[in-house]
Amino acid sequence: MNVEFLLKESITKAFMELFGHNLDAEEIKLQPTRKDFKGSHTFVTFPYARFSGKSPVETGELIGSYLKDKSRILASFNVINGFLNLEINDATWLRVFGMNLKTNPWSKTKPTGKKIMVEYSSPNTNKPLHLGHLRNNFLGYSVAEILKAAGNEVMKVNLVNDRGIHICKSMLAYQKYGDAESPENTGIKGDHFIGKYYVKFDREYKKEVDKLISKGLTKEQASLQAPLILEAKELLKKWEEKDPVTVDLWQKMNGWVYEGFNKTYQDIGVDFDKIYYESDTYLLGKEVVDEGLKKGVFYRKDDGSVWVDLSDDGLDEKLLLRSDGTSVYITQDLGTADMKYKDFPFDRSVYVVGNEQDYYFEVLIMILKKLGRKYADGMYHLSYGMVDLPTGKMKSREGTVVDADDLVEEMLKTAKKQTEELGKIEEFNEVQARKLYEVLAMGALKYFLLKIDPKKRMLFNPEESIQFQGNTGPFIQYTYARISAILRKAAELDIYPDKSYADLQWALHETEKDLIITLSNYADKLAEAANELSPSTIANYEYDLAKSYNRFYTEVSIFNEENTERRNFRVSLSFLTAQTIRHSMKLLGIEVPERM
RNA sequence: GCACCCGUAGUUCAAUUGGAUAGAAUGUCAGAUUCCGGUUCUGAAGGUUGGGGGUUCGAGUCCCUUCGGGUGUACCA
Repeated sequence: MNVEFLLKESITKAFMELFGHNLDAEEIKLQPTRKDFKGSHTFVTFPYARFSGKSPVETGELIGSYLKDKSRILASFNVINGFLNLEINDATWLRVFGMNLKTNPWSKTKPTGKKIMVEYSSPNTNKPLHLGHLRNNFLGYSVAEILKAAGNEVMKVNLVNDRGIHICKSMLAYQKYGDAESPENTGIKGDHFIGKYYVKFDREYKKEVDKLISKGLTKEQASLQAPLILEAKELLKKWEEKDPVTVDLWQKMNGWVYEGFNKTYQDIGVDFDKIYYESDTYLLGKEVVDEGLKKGVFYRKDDGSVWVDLSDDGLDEKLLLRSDGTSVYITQDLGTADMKYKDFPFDRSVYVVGNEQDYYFEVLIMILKKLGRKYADGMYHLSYGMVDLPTGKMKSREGTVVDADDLVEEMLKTAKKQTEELGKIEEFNEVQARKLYEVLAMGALKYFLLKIDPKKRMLFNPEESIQFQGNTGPFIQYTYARISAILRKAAELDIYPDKSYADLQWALHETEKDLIITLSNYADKLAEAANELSPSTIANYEYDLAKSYNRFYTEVSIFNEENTERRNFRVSLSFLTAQTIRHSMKLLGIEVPERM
């Protein structure tokens, strides 16, 4: 049973019988009633006054009375200005709750039959992951889970940028200064180990450039002529020619990086159904360029370079192939797009990439459309904002980058400290305790990054992120653990949440009703989150739910309740709340503890 | 220069996509535990939604303008 559906149906009838106007149920919009007014659903009458021929207030009054007379689910109504507030009776809410208890709200989503590909993470193999990558990884993972829960078939992919001049820089630095060092004999995690050499290259390169400038060269000349950069370019050429020594070194070093990445991916709990490597895909796309030339979508300049002119669409000209015939980044991405579609014929393809690439994706999708790829209509750039620090932007040169592994470690320490202070898990063994710290640490971190609208730039305050009070992951986890304690006690008393409450009649406590209403909104919120690709919708919903439960918890007593049916109802209400918390947290990639 | 994005309590974020008196958290202050887990709950104070104009029954949201911040605009990836 769906309250909203019943209301809309009745409103449609009301318009027909009262005003002789045929209003489609889909044209009717209901919104949650503001807390200061009585009721749960509000019908705004302003837009419909022209159909009724009456003032908004009169329209509201007439429809309200009609509903009150004809509909069995309405307890009362009130009209304020053009707002018709509807209060549903308790019996109906109990029935709604009973049905939600029988079939969880989230299990009602039907398969859409749609295939959706979600690409996220997509790291470079020349340095370890940092805070910005974490936002990307958490977002990508969560969006994929939300889309799955909304009934789609989802494929998570990672396109690893494992080749190119930046990789050659670390390789060169390692060749020159690496001695026989390795992650094994230094004890440094593989990705950090490689990052060290990338930094080393940069430092030495700068020195050379400065020296050349002091000899009278301009900055541009110097940065193009420094011996190190020339060597790195040479190395890239050798790699592309498949020179065995170079390829061996490249494989060895990338192997180290992957070991490090896999550890981090495991720690932060993200995964992929398929990993693409740019070294496999970078040559794709040249055929696409030929195709575009034939179709007249692209054109070749005198020097041999290939371009596309998008100025009629408000964009610029874009280079697609260098004059020497080698590909640029977008060449590869055009080919990769085709390949991805071949591997998994998607209805939608989501790219989780920072908003500094907004223009790039606009261009990419437009080109594919011009080439007649119909799948391009389903391509979407999930553009997220940067993560700032209280000190400003993260700058690798100034050493203000927050390293992902360090941050995770820091969160673990805090979780441990806070848990020990609370002293609730003394009977835990070491493995259990460690697991709990991980659950809390990742809960805090993920929730902190996911509760904010992805599109918006956000500020990461390290001190606030480890807070466990207020709108945080651990606040919600705590609520879950607390309910778990209640359910354990209920089980001891042989109370199980397996009853339908359709026929029970009593006045609901205000906090009970609030909780039922919030719980019944979950399916809609899930659909909304999937539609907007927005984990923050889920996070904010969960916060409301946890708050609503905690209010209920302090207002009413469960086990001291004398009416046993009512007591059992409260246990059931707790149970469904816990289930909903667990299900929704999972969509954010967050686990919930039975004790903490 | 041009294009795009963002300006909301001291601070960090919401606001049902054009709806009511703009809500939470945090910080500050004042309260609540004979009771199921106090990482909880209740209350107070805090706002010209950067400024100005416009569109309409109604604007934080749409349009114009102005100020401030960010990003992009490579034969880089």
